Amino acid sequence: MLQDTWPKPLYQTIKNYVLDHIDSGKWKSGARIPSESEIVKILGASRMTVNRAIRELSVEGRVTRIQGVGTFVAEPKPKATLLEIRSIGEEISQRGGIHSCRVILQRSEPASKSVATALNMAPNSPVFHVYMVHRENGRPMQIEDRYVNPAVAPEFLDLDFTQITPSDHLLDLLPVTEIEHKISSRLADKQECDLLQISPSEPCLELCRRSWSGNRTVTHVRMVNPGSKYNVGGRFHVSDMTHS
Amino acid sequence: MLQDTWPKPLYQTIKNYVLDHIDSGKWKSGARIPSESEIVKILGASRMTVNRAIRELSVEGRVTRIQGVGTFVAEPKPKATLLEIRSIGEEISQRGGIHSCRVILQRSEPASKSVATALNMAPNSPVFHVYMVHRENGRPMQIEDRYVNPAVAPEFLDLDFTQITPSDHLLDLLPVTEIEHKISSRLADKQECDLLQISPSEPCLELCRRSWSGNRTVTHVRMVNPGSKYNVGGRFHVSDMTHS
DNA sequence: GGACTATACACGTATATACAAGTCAATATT
DNA sequence: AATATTGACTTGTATATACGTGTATAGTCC
Repeated sequence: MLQDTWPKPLYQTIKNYVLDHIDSGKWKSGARIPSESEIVKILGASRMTVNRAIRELSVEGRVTRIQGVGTFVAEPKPKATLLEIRSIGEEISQRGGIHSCRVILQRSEPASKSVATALNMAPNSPVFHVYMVHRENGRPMQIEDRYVNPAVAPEFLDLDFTQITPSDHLLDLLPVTEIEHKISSRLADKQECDLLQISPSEPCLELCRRSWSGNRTVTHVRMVNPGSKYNVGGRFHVSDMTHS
Repeated sequence: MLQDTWPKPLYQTIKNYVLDHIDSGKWKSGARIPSESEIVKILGASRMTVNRAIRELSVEGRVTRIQGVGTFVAEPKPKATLLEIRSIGEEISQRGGIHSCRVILQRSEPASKSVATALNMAPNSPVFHVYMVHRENGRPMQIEDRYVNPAVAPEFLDLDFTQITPSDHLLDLLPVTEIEHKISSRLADKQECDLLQISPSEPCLELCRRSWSGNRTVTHVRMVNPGSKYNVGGRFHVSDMTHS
Protein backbone atom coordinates (compact mmCIF):
# COMPACT_ATOMS: atom_id res chain seq x y z
CA MET A 1 0.00 0.00 0.00
CA LEU A 2 2.03 2.87 1.27
CA GLN A 3 5.73 2.81 0.80
CA ASP A 4 7.26 -0.14 2.46
CA THR A 5 10.74 1.25 2.50
CA TRP A 6 12.18 -1.79 4.18
CA PRO A 7 14.77 -3.49 2.07
CA LYS A 8 12.83 -5.75 -0.20
CA PRO A 9 14.34 -8.98 -1.42
CA LEU A 10 15.21 -8.81 -5.07
CA TYR A 11 12.70 -11.45 -6.05
CA GLN A 12 10.00 -9.31 -4.45
CA THR A 13 11.17 -6.33 -6.45
CA ILE A 14 10.86 -8.40 -9.58
CA LYS A 15 7.37 -9.50 -8.61
CA ASN A 16 6.40 -5.89 -8.07
CA TYR A 17 7.92 -4.93 -11.40
CA VAL A 18 5.69 -7.45 -13.15
CA LEU A 19 2.63 -6.62 -11.07
CA ASP A 20 3.06 -2.92 -11.74
CA HIS A 21 3.06 -3.52 -15.46
CA ILE A 22 -0.03 -5.68 -15.15
CA ASP A 23 -1.98 -3.42 -12.83
CA SER A 24 -1.14 -0.29 -14.79
CA GLY A 25 -2.42 -1.95 -17.93
CA LYS A 26 0.87 -1.85 -19.79
CA TRP A 27 0.75 -5.63 -20.03
CA LYS A 28 -2.84 -6.51 -20.80
CA SER A 29 -4.73 -9.59 -19.77
CA GLY A 30 -3.73 -12.56 -21.87
CA ALA A 31 -0.68 -10.86 -23.30
CA ARG A 32 2.73 -12.38 -23.17
CA ILE A 33 5.23 -10.89 -20.79
CA PRO A 34 8.99 -10.84 -21.40
CA SER A 35 10.74 -14.16 -21.06
CA GLU A 36 12.91 -14.94 -18.09
CA SER A 37 16.10 -14.23 -19.98
CA GLU A 38 14.71 -10.93 -21.21
CA ILE A 39 13.87 -9.86 -17.67
CA VAL A 40 17.36 -10.92 -16.69
CA LYS A 41 18.69 -8.42 -19.22
CA ILE A 42 16.23 -5.70 -18.18
CA LEU A 43 16.68 -5.94 -14.44
CA GLY A 44 20.13 -7.43 -14.18
CA ALA A 45 19.11 -10.21 -11.81
CA SER A 46 20.05 -13.82 -12.32
CA ARG A 47 17.68 -16.15 -14.07
CA MET A 48 17.13 -18.24 -10.92
CA THR A 49 15.89 -15.20 -9.08
CA VAL A 50 13.63 -14.16 -11.94
CA ASN A 51 12.38 -17.73 -12.11
CA ARG A 52 11.47 -17.74 -8.44
CA ALA A 53 9.65 -14.41 -8.73
CA ILE A 54 7.57 -15.45 -11.71
CA ARG A 55 6.95 -18.95 -10.42
CA GLU A 56 5.46 -17.44 -7.29
CA LEU A 57 3.29 -15.12 -9.36
CA SER A 58 2.19 -18.22 -11.19
CA VAL A 59 1.05 -20.04 -8.05
CA GLU A 60 -0.61 -16.84 -6.92
CA GLY A 61 -2.63 -16.90 -10.10
CA ARG A 62 -1.42 -13.64 -11.57
CA VAL A 63 0.32 -15.19 -14.57
CA THR A 64 0.10 -18.45 -16.47
CA ARG A 65 3.19 -20.23 -17.66
CA ILE A 66 3.47 -22.72 -20.49
CA GLN A 67 6.71 -24.56 -20.87
CA GLY A 68 8.33 -23.89 -24.18
CA VAL A 69 5.92 -21.06 -24.98
CA GLY A 70 6.06 -18.26 -22.47
CA THR A 71 4.41 -16.47 -19.58
CA PHE A 72 1.07 -14.74 -19.95
CA VAL A 73 -0.93 -12.31 -17.86
CA ALA A 74 -3.76 -14.24 -16.20
CA GLU A 75 -7.37 -13.15 -16.40
CA PRO A 76 -8.35 -11.01 -13.43
CA LYS A 77 -10.06 -12.84 -10.64
CA PRO A 78 -13.79 -12.37 -10.31
CA LYS A 79 -14.72 -10.26 -7.34
CA ALA A 80 -15.57 -12.62 -4.57
CA THR A 81 -15.02 -13.38 -0.95
CA LEU A 82 -14.58 -16.77 0.60
CA LEU A 83 -16.63 -18.18 3.42
CA GLU A 84 -15.30 -21.05 5.41
CA ILE A 85 -17.93 -23.62 6.28
CA ARG A 86 -16.87 -25.94 9.06
CA SER A 87 -18.17 -29.40 9.56
CA ILE A 88 -21.01 -29.48 12.08
CA GLY A 89 -19.19 -31.86 14.37
CA GLU A 90 -16.22 -29.52 14.59
CA GLU A 91 -18.39 -26.51 15.08
CA ILE A 92 -20.31 -28.02 17.94
CA SER A 93 -17.30 -29.40 19.74
CA GLN A 94 -15.45 -26.14 19.27
CA ARG A 95 -18.05 -24.25 21.26
CA GLY A 96 -17.99 -26.91 23.91
CA GLY A 97 -21.19 -28.72 22.99
CA ILE A 98 -21.76 -32.45 22.75
CA HIS A 99 -22.51 -33.73 19.30
CA SER A 100 -24.80 -36.68 18.82
CA CYS A 101 -26.93 -37.82 15.97
CA ARG A 102 -29.76 -40.07 14.95
CA VAL A 103 -29.36 -42.01 11.75
CA ILE A 104 -32.79 -42.38 10.21
CA LEU A 105 -31.77 -44.02 6.98
CA GLN A 106 -28.55 -45.54 5.66
CA ARG A 107 -28.93 -47.67 2.60
CA SER A 108 -28.32 -48.17 -1.08
CA GLU A 109 -31.13 -47.20 -3.40
CA PRO A 110 -31.65 -46.58 -7.11
CA ALA A 111 -30.90 -43.01 -8.08
CA SER A 112 -33.86 -40.86 -8.84
CA LYS A 113 -33.65 -38.67 -11.89
CA SER A 114 -32.67 -35.56 -9.94
CA VAL A 115 -30.10 -37.37 -7.82
CA ALA A 116 -28.63 -39.05 -10.87
CA THR A 117 -28.25 -35.67 -12.50
CA ALA A 118 -26.66 -34.16 -9.43
CA LEU A 119 -24.14 -36.98 -9.17
CA ASN A 120 -23.65 -37.29 -12.91
CA MET A 121 -24.72 -40.93 -12.95
CA ALA A 122 -27.19 -43.02 -14.89
CA PRO A 123 -30.74 -42.97 -13.46
CA ASN A 124 -31.61 -46.02 -11.34
CA SER A 125 -28.00 -46.96 -10.79
CA PRO A 126 -27.38 -47.58 -7.09
CA VAL A 127 -26.43 -44.69 -4.83
CA PHE A 128 -25.83 -44.58 -1.11
CA HIS A 129 -28.30 -42.50 0.81
CA VAL A 130 -28.02 -41.23 4.37
CA TYR A 131 -30.67 -39.28 6.19
CA MET A 132 -29.86 -38.20 9.71
CA VAL A 133 -30.38 -35.56 12.36
CA HIS A 134 -27.45 -33.91 14.12
CA ARG A 135 -27.95 -32.81 17.71
CA GLU A 136 -26.09 -30.45 20.00
CA ASN A 137 -26.52 -31.31 23.67
CA GLY A 138 -29.49 -33.43 22.67
CA ARG A 139 -31.32 -30.69 20.80
CA PRO A 140 -31.83 -31.18 17.05
CA MET A 141 -29.69 -28.76 15.07
CA GLN A 142 -29.49 -29.99 11.52
CA ILE A 143 -30.99 -32.44 9.08
CA GLU A 144 -28.47 -34.01 6.75
CA ASP A 145 -29.75 -35.63 3.58
CA ARG A 146 -26.81 -37.01 1.66
CA TYR A 147 -26.26 -39.04 -1.49
CA VAL A 148 -22.86 -40.58 -2.15
CA ASN A 149 -21.33 -42.01 -5.28
CA PRO A 150 -20.67 -45.69 -4.40
CA ALA A 151 -17.64 -45.81 -6.68
CA VAL A 152 -15.65 -43.43 -4.52
CA ALA A 153 -16.68 -44.71 -1.10
CA PRO A 154 -17.70 -48.38 -1.29
CA GLU A 155 -17.43 -48.78 2.48
CA PHE A 156 -19.92 -46.01 3.14
CA LEU A 157 -22.81 -48.21 4.23
CA ASP A 158 -20.72 -49.99 6.84
CA LEU A 159 -19.73 -46.87 8.73
CA ASP A 160 -21.06 -45.91 12.12
CA PHE A 161 -22.03 -42.29 11.73
CA THR A 162 -22.48 -41.82 15.43
CA GLN A 163 -18.68 -42.05 15.56
CA ILE A 164 -17.64 -39.93 12.58
CA THR A 165 -19.82 -37.68 10.50
CA PRO A 166 -20.21 -38.50 6.81
CA SER A 167 -18.61 -35.19 5.95
CA ASP A 168 -15.52 -35.82 8.04
CA HIS A 169 -15.17 -39.32 6.67
CA LEU A 170 -15.30 -38.17 3.06
CA LEU A 171 -12.87 -35.31 3.71
CA ASP A 172 -10.44 -37.82 5.21
CA LEU A 173 -10.96 -40.28 2.40
CA LEU A 174 -10.12 -38.20 -0.62
CA PRO A 175 -9.07 -34.72 -1.62
CA VAL A 176 -11.87 -32.41 -2.63
CA THR A 177 -10.98 -30.46 -5.73
CA GLU A 178 -14.21 -28.66 -6.45
CA ILE A 179 -17.26 -27.66 -4.50
CA GLU A 180 -20.58 -26.16 -5.45
CA HIS A 181 -22.71 -24.52 -2.80
CA LYS A 182 -26.19 -23.11 -2.66
CA ILE A 183 -27.63 -21.51 0.44
CA SER A 184 -31.27 -20.59 0.55
CA SER A 185 -33.90 -19.68 3.03
CA ARG A 186 -37.25 -21.41 3.16
CA LEU A 187 -39.90 -22.82 5.44
CA ALA A 188 -39.58 -26.40 6.65
CA ASP A 189 -42.12 -29.00 5.64
CA LYS A 190 -44.02 -31.05 8.17
CA GLN A 191 -41.53 -33.89 8.51
CA GLU A 192 -38.66 -31.48 8.92
CA CYS A 193 -40.57 -29.54 11.55
CA ASP A 194 -41.07 -32.72 13.51
CA LEU A 195 -37.43 -33.76 13.28
CA LEU A 196 -36.09 -30.33 14.19
CA GLN A 197 -38.82 -29.65 16.75
CA ILE A 198 -39.69 -26.27 15.33
CA SER A 199 -42.88 -24.53 14.32
CA PRO A 200 -44.00 -24.54 10.66
CA SER A 201 -43.55 -20.79 10.33
CA GLU A 202 -39.93 -20.75 11.36
CA PRO A 203 -37.56 -19.93 8.50
CA CYS A 204 -34.83 -22.46 7.85
CA LEU A 205 -31.42 -22.28 6.24
CA GLU A 206 -30.91 -24.87 3.57
CA LEU A 207 -27.38 -25.52 2.43
CA CYS A 208 -26.87 -27.72 -0.63
CA ARG A 209 -23.44 -28.87 -1.60
CA ARG A 210 -21.98 -30.97 -4.35
CA SER A 211 -18.35 -31.91 -4.28
CA TRP A 212 -15.92 -33.41 -6.72
CA SER A 213 -12.61 -35.17 -6.47
CA GLY A 214 -10.85 -34.92 -9.78
CA ASN A 215 -13.44 -35.65 -12.42
CA ARG A 216 -15.64 -37.78 -10.15
CA THR A 217 -18.67 -36.42 -8.39
CA VAL A 218 -18.39 -37.53 -4.79
CA THR A 219 -21.50 -36.48 -2.97
CA HIS A 220 -24.57 -34.34 -2.96
CA VAL A 221 -25.80 -33.17 0.40
CA ARG A 222 -28.67 -31.04 1.61
CA MET A 223 -28.52 -29.66 5.13
CA VAL A 224 -31.48 -28.00 6.79
CA ASN A 225 -30.96 -25.83 9.85
CA PRO A 226 -33.55 -24.06 11.94
CA GLY A 227 -33.01 -20.31 11.59
CA SER A 228 -33.54 -19.69 15.26
CA LYS A 229 -30.86 -22.05 16.50
CA TYR A 230 -28.26 -22.16 13.84
CA ASN A 231 -26.45 -19.95 11.42
CA VAL A 232 -23.60 -20.78 9.20
CA GLY A 233 -20.56 -18.63 9.54
CA GLY A 234 -16.92 -18.45 10.21
CA ARG A 235 -13.84 -16.42 9.93
CA PHE A 236 -11.56 -16.77 7.01
CA HIS A 237 -7.99 -15.65 6.77
CA VAL A 238 -6.78 -14.76 3.32
CA SER A 239 -3.33 -16.24 2.99
CA ASP A 240 -1.28 -13.51 1.53
CA MET A 241 -1.82 -13.24 -2.18
CA THR A 242 -1.14 -9.55 -1.99
CA HIS A 243 0.27 -7.18 -4.50
CA SER A 244 3.51 -5.92 -3.04
CA MET B 1 -3.98 -41.24 -3.98
CA LEU B 2 -2.53 -44.28 -5.61
CA GLN B 3 1.08 -43.95 -6.50
CA ASP B 4 1.62 -41.80 -9.49
CA THR B 5 4.67 -43.49 -10.83
CA TRP B 6 5.52 -40.70 -13.22
CA PRO B 7 8.97 -39.28 -12.63
CA LYS B 8 8.58 -36.76 -9.86
CA PRO B 9 10.85 -33.77 -9.58
CA LEU B 10 13.26 -34.11 -6.72
CA TYR B 11 11.78 -31.21 -4.77
CA GLN B 12 8.43 -32.99 -4.92
CA THR B 13 10.01 -36.14 -3.57
CA ILE B 14 11.41 -34.12 -0.70
CA LYS B 15 8.00 -32.59 -0.02
CA ASN B 16 6.49 -36.06 0.06
CA TYR B 17 9.23 -37.24 2.38
CA VAL B 18 8.34 -34.53 4.85
CA LEU B 19 4.59 -34.94 4.41
CA ASP B 20 4.86 -38.69 4.94
CA HIS B 21 6.61 -38.15 8.24
CA ILE B 22 3.96 -35.65 9.28
CA ASP B 23 0.94 -37.63 8.17
CA SER B 24 2.23 -40.86 9.64
CA GLY B 25 2.69 -39.12 12.97
CA LYS B 26 6.43 -39.66 13.17
CA TRP B 27 6.85 -35.89 13.30
CA LYS B 28 4.12 -34.61 15.55
CA SER B 29 2.34 -31.31 15.38
CA GLY B 30 4.51 -28.50 16.72
CA ALA B 31 7.66 -30.58 16.69
CA ARG B 32 10.80 -29.47 14.99
CA ILE B 33 11.77 -31.20 11.78
CA PRO B 34 15.35 -31.71 10.63
CA SER B 35 17.13 -28.64 9.41
CA GLU B 36 17.82 -28.08 5.75
CA SER B 37 21.40 -29.20 6.03
CA GLU B 38 20.34 -32.35 7.87
CA ILE B 39 17.88 -33.20 5.11
CA VAL B 40 20.67 -32.54 2.63
CA LYS B 41 22.68 -35.23 4.38
CA ILE B 42 19.74 -37.62 4.64
CA LEU B 43 18.46 -37.34 1.09
CA GLY B 44 21.55 -36.25 -0.75
CA ALA B 45 19.89 -33.35 -2.52
CA SER B 46 21.38 -29.90 -2.63
CA ARG B 47 20.36 -27.33 -0.06
CA MET B 48 18.68 -25.12 -2.69
CA THR B 49 16.40 -27.95 -3.66
CA VAL B 50 15.59 -28.78 -0.06
CA ASN B 51 14.96 -25.10 0.55
CA ARG B 52 12.49 -24.91 -2.30
CA ALA B 53 10.63 -27.98 -1.12
CA ILE B 54 10.26 -26.78 2.46
CA ARG B 55 9.53 -23.21 1.45
CA GLU B 56 6.63 -24.47 -0.62
CA LEU B 57 5.37 -26.57 2.28
CA SER B 58 5.58 -23.39 4.30
CA VAL B 59 3.35 -21.39 1.96
CA GLU B 60 1.01 -24.38 1.81
CA GLY B 61 0.67 -24.11 5.56
CA ARG B 62 2.05 -27.51 6.45
CA VAL B 63 5.12 -26.23 8.28
CA THR B 64 6.17 -23.01 9.95
CA ARG B 65 9.65 -21.62 9.55
CA ILE B 66 11.51 -19.25 11.85
CA GLN B 67 14.75 -17.83 10.65
CA GLY B 68 17.59 -18.72 12.91
CA VAL B 69 15.53 -21.27 14.80
CA GLY B 70 14.14 -24.02 12.64
CA THR B 71 11.15 -25.54 10.89
CA PHE B 72 8.16 -26.87 12.76
CA VAL B 73 5.15 -28.99 11.87
CA ALA B 74 2.11 -26.73 11.59
CA GLU B 75 -1.15 -27.42 13.40
CA PRO B 76 -3.58 -29.38 11.23
CA LYS B 77 -6.22 -27.38 9.46
CA PRO B 78 -9.73 -27.59 10.81
CA LYS B 79 -12.15 -29.49 8.64
CA ALA B 80 -13.90 -27.00 6.46
CA THR B 81 -15.03 -26.24 2.99
CA LEU B 82 -14.90 -22.92 1.27
CA LEU B 83 -17.79 -21.11 -0.31
CA GLU B 84 -17.14 -18.38 -2.81
CA ILE B 85 -19.47 -15.43 -2.43
CA ARG B 86 -19.51 -13.18 -5.46
CA SER B 87 -20.34 -9.53 -5.44
CA ILE B 88 -23.97 -8.93 -6.33
CA GLY B 89 -23.11 -6.75 -9.29
CA GLU B 90 -20.97 -9.51 -10.78
CA GLU B 91 -23.56 -12.14 -10.11
CA ILE B 92 -26.33 -10.23 -11.79
CA SER B 93 -24.33 -9.24 -14.83
CA GLN B 94 -23.01 -12.77 -15.17
CA ARG B 95 -26.48 -14.17 -15.67
CA GLY B 96 -27.27 -11.43 -18.14
CA GLY B 97 -29.33 -9.21 -15.87
CA ILE B 98 -29.18 -5.45 -15.53
CA HIS B 99 -28.01 -4.21 -12.16
CA SER B 100 -29.33 -0.98 -10.76
CA CYS B 101 -29.69 0.34 -7.28
CA ARG B 102 -31.35 2.95 -5.15
CA VAL B 103 -29.21 4.69 -2.57
CA ILE B 104 -31.42 5.49 0.37
CA LEU B 105 -28.78 6.83 2.70
CA GLN B 106 -25.13 7.79 2.30
CA ARG B 107 -23.71 9.85 5.12
CA SER B 108 -21.40 10.13 8.06
CA GLU B 109 -22.90 9.47 11.47
CA PRO B 110 -21.73 8.79 15.02
CA ALA B 111 -21.14 5.11 15.62
CA SER B 112 -23.70 3.38 17.77
CA LYS B 113 -22.41 1.06 20.43
CA SER B 114 -22.92 -2.09 18.37
CA VAL B 115 -21.42 -0.59 15.23
CA ALA B 116 -18.44 0.74 17.18
CA THR B 117 -17.87 -2.74 18.56
CA ALA B 118 -18.14 -4.33 15.15
CA LEU B 119 -15.65 -1.90 13.64
CA ASN B 120 -13.43 -1.82 16.71
CA MET B 121 -13.79 1.94 17.13
CA ALA B 122 -14.74 4.29 19.90
CA PRO B 123 -18.50 4.81 20.32
CA ASN B 124 -19.80 8.02 18.75
CA SER B 125 -16.75 8.46 16.54
CA PRO B 126 -17.86 9.13 12.97
CA VAL B 127 -18.52 6.23 10.64
CA PHE B 128 -19.74 6.17 7.07
CA HIS B 129 -23.12 4.57 6.58
CA VAL B 130 -24.72 3.44 3.35
CA TYR B 131 -28.16 1.94 3.05
CA MET B 132 -29.26 0.90 -0.38
CA VAL B 133 -31.36 -1.54 -2.41
CA HIS B 134 -29.87 -3.52 -5.28
CA ARG B 135 -32.16 -4.38 -8.18
CA GLU B 136 -31.97 -6.89 -10.99
CA ASN B 137 -33.91 -5.82 -14.06
CA GLY B 138 -35.71 -3.33 -11.88
CA ARG B 139 -36.84 -5.86 -9.26
CA PRO B 140 -35.47 -5.44 -5.72
CA MET B 141 -33.05 -8.23 -4.89
CA GLN B 142 -31.02 -7.19 -1.89
CA ILE B 143 -30.83 -4.64 0.88
CA GLU B 144 -27.29 -3.57 1.70
CA ASP B 145 -26.69 -1.91 5.05
CA ARG B 146 -23.03 -1.02 5.31
CA TYR B 147 -20.78 0.76 7.78
CA VAL B 148 -17.28 1.75 6.73
CA ASN B 149 -14.26 2.81 8.72
CA PRO B 150 -13.54 6.38 7.52
CA ALA B 151 -9.83 5.96 8.12
CA VAL B 152 -9.45 3.40 5.36
CA ALA B 153 -11.77 4.96 2.78
CA PRO B 154 -12.01 8.75 3.30
CA GLU B 155 -13.47 9.24 -0.17
CA PHE B 156 -16.38 6.90 0.50
CA LEU B 157 -19.06 9.55 0.82
CA ASP B 158 -18.19 11.13 -2.52
CA LEU B 159 -18.68 7.95 -4.55
CA ASP B 160 -21.56 7.33 -6.91
CA PHE B 161 -22.77 3.87 -5.98
CA THR B 162 -24.95 3.63 -9.03
CA GLN B 163 -21.67 3.30 -10.93
CA ILE B 164 -19.70 0.96 -8.69
CA THR B 165 -20.98 -1.06 -5.76
CA PRO B 166 -19.46 -0.34 -2.34
CA SER B 167 -18.16 -3.88 -2.21
CA ASP B 168 -16.35 -3.62 -5.52
CA HIS B 169 -14.88 -0.27 -4.59
CA LEU B 170 -13.48 -1.54 -1.31
CA LEU B 171 -12.10 -4.68 -2.91
CA ASP B 172 -10.31 -2.51 -5.46
CA LEU B 173 -9.06 -0.12 -2.82
CA LEU B 174 -7.24 -2.45 -0.48
CA PRO B 175 -6.39 -6.08 0.02
CA VAL B 176 -8.71 -7.99 2.31
CA THR B 177 -6.77 -10.15 4.70
CA GLU B 178 -9.53 -11.49 6.91
CA ILE B 179 -13.25 -11.95 6.63
CA GLU B 180 -15.94 -12.98 9.07
CA HIS B 181 -19.26 -14.19 7.78
CA LYS B 182 -22.54 -15.06 9.32
CA ILE B 183 -25.49 -16.30 7.32
CA SER B 184 -28.85 -16.65 8.96
CA SER B 185 -32.44 -17.07 8.03
CA ARG B 186 -35.15 -14.86 9.41
CA LEU B 187 -38.32 -12.99 8.59
CA ALA B 188 -38.07 -9.45 7.24
CA ASP B 189 -39.43 -6.52 9.21
CA LYS B 190 -41.96 -4.12 7.79
CA GLN B 191 -39.53 -1.67 6.25
CA GLU B 192 -37.58 -4.47 4.63
CA CYS B 193 -40.76 -6.00 3.26
CA ASP B 194 -41.62 -2.68 1.63
CA LEU B 195 -38.19 -2.22 0.13
CA LEU B 196 -37.97 -5.77 -1.19
CA GLN B 197 -41.65 -5.93 -2.16
CA ILE B 198 -42.25 -9.19 -0.39
CA SER B 199 -44.81 -10.49 2.05
CA PRO B 200 -44.10 -10.46 5.81
CA SER B 201 -44.11 -14.25 6.04
CA GLU B 202 -41.42 -14.80 3.45
CA PRO B 203 -38.15 -16.08 4.89
CA CYS B 204 -35.09 -14.00 4.10
CA LEU B 205 -31.40 -14.73 3.95
CA GLU B 206 -29.32 -12.36 5.97
CA LEU B 207 -25.60 -12.29 5.32
CA CYS B 208 -23.41 -10.30 7.70
CA ARG B 209 -19.79 -9.72 6.91
CA ARG B 210 -16.92 -7.97 8.59
CA SER B 211 -13.64 -7.56 6.80
CA TRP B 212 -10.15 -6.54 7.78
CA SER B 213 -7.13 -5.30 5.95
CA GLY B 214 -4.09 -5.94 8.06
CA ASN B 215 -5.01 -4.93 11.58
CA ARG B 216 -7.66 -2.43 10.54
CA THR B 217 -11.34 -3.24 10.43
CA VAL B 218 -12.60 -2.03 7.08
CA THR B 219 -16.32 -2.55 6.95
CA HIS B 220 -19.33 -4.22 8.43
CA VAL B 221 -22.15 -5.04 6.09
CA ARG B 222 -25.52 -6.69 6.43
CA MET B 223 -27.24 -7.93 3.31
CA VAL B 224 -30.84 -9.07 3.27
CA ASN B 225 -32.14 -11.16 0.40
CA PRO B 226 -35.66 -12.45 -0.17
CA GLY B 227 -35.57 -16.23 0.01
CA SER B 228 -37.85 -16.63 -2.95
CA LYS B 229 -35.74 -14.68 -5.40
CA TYR B 230 -32.19 -15.05 -4.26
CA ASN B 231 -29.83 -17.59 -2.89
CA VAL B 232 -26.17 -17.29 -2.29
CA GLY B 233 -24.00 -19.86 -3.92
CA GLY B 234 -21.16 -20.56 -6.21
CA ARG B 235 -18.65 -23.03 -7.33
CA PHE B 236 -15.23 -23.13 -5.83
CA HIS B 237 -12.17 -24.77 -7.21
CA VAL B 238 -9.64 -25.94 -4.71
CA SER B 239 -6.27 -24.92 -6.07
CA ASP B 240 -4.05 -27.89 -5.65
CA MET B 241 -2.58 -28.06 -2.18
CA THR B 242 -2.34 -31.80 -2.48
CA HIS B 243 -0.19 -34.31 -0.74
CA SER B 244 1.89 -35.96 -3.42
C1' DG C 1 2.86 -29.47 -51.36
C1' DG C 2 3.86 -32.43 -47.40
C1' DA C 3 6.59 -34.56 -44.06
C1' DC C 4 10.63 -34.54 -41.60
C1' DT C 5 14.56 -32.24 -39.22
C1' DA C 6 17.48 -28.88 -37.22
C1' DT C 7 17.47 -25.19 -34.49
C1' DA C 8 16.27 -21.57 -31.48
C1' DC C 9 13.95 -20.43 -27.57
C1' DA C 10 10.81 -20.90 -23.69
C1' DC C 11 10.19 -22.70 -19.07
C1' DG C 12 11.57 -26.66 -15.46
C1' DT C 13 14.75 -28.55 -12.45
C1' DA C 14 19.14 -29.37 -9.94
C1' DT C 15 23.63 -28.19 -8.02
C1' DA C 16 27.52 -25.69 -5.88
C1' DT C 17 28.67 -21.66 -3.77
C1' DA C 18 28.33 -17.48 -1.23
C1' DC C 19 26.85 -14.26 1.92
C1' DA C 20 23.13 -12.09 4.91
C1' DA C 21 20.44 -12.23 8.89
C1' DG C 22 18.26 -14.10 13.07
C1' DT C 23 18.78 -16.98 17.35
C1' DC C 24 20.96 -19.05 21.02
C1' DA C 25 24.34 -20.46 24.15
C1' DA C 26 28.95 -20.76 25.68
C1' DT C 27 32.65 -17.97 26.74
C1' DA C 28 35.31 -13.93 27.68
C1' DT C 29 35.41 -9.46 29.67
C1' DT C 30 34.42 -5.87 32.79
C1' DA D 1 27.61 -10.95 38.95
C1' DA D 2 26.46 -8.54 34.95
C1' DT D 3 27.59 -7.58 30.40
C1' DA D 4 29.72 -8.13 26.01
C1' DT D 5 31.64 -11.09 22.49
C1' DT D 6 32.14 -14.86 19.85
C1' DG D 7 30.85 -18.81 17.37
C1' DA D 8 27.76 -22.32 15.82
C1' DC D 9 23.67 -23.17 13.67
C1' DT D 10 19.43 -21.87 11.54
C1' DT D 11 16.74 -19.97 7.62
C1' DG D 12 16.75 -16.32 3.69
C1' DT D 13 18.46 -14.66 -0.51
C1' DA D 14 21.34 -14.33 -4.76
C1' DT D 15 24.31 -15.97 -8.40
C1' DA D 16 26.49 -18.84 -12.05
C1' DT D 17 26.08 -22.96 -14.34
C1' DA D 18 24.18 -26.99 -16.37
C1' DC D 19 21.02 -29.89 -18.39
C1' DG D 20 16.09 -31.50 -19.25
C1' DT D 21 11.68 -30.89 -21.61
C1' DG D 22 8.24 -28.76 -24.39
C1' DT D 23 7.03 -25.63 -28.47
C1' DA D 24 7.34 -23.28 -32.73
C1' DT D 25 9.40 -22.40 -36.95
C1' DA D 26 12.49 -22.18 -40.75
C1' DG D 27 14.52 -24.99 -43.78
C1' DT D 28 15.29 -29.30 -46.28
C1' DC D 29 14.32 -33.42 -48.56
C1' DC D 30 11.07 -36.28 -50.93
